Amino acid sequence: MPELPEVETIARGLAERVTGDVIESIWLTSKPQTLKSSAQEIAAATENTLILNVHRMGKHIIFDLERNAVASAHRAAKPVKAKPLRRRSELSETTKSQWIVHLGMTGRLQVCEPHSEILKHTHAIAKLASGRELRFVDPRRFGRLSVATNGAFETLGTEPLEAALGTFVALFRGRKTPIKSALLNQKLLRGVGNIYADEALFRAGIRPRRRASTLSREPFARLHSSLKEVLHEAIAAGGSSISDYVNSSGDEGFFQLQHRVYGREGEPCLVCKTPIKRVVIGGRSSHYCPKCQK
DNA sequence: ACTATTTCCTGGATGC
DNA sequence: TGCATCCAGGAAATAG
Repeated sequence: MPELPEVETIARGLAERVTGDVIESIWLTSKPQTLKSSAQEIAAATENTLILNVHRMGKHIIFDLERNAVASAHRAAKPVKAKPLRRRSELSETTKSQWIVHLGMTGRLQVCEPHSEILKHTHAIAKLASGRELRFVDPRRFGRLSVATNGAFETLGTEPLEAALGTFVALFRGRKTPIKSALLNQKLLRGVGNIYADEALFRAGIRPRRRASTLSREPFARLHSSLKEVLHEAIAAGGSSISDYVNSSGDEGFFQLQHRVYGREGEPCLVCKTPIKRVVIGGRSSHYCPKCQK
């Protein structure tokens, strides 16, 4: 289940592998729910574009695209002789757009050779000028594809790794919801999912059911630094491979080996040996140590 | 303006 | 073995 560290790992890997390549054409699924923008809109915004960069916003992967003379020339290549130089006005005509991919639970972006087997549940195939293909595969179909053409893609929420303490505390002020649920609310913080919410709360010594509004500045300060710490450590480890997560090269992350509470129900707390508890909060399983977390 | 609950979706695990 | 049932989860939609 890709959360911020997994999405960051994937985006970095993709940036390395496809930046500078050109999307020549794209095939899209007819499954309506997977496409947040229409197939026509996605094709129009992505075909014949140069990939300028790939980066992450919350749990979204953003491809920054540009359609310009370079992209068109790349595409025309081969047998045709070099065309006469375009006029300056034509050369300077560029259109920027963005392709936005949310992986949901089981979404994967793979860069592969065209002859490699097309996996079941493949919902998009972009043909690249390098000869490779960029494919979106998502069995459970919680993932979403969309494009942004007018200005930069916007999404709500604060980036947890960029939030100063004051900003962080202000997000939760007056909220009666459990702190666990607040951490998962993408309109407040973006990118935190179930694993890292549980891990950050454990490190901060806060029970997941505590109402956000009942926490004073001191526990918030601990939570603020714990969250950043766990996210940084997870990114360094290439993310957590639970179920079927792999990065864009098909490699597993290994932060799951460092989980202290997530998925450890009944196992001894690494600090005090008390069995880790699992409860359901807002429909999400939440793991904590009843002794270490207050 | 918030908060809580339901819905979407499939593969893997579990139970009889 | 085979079949039914449950469960995982992000975010949008719905209800309160």
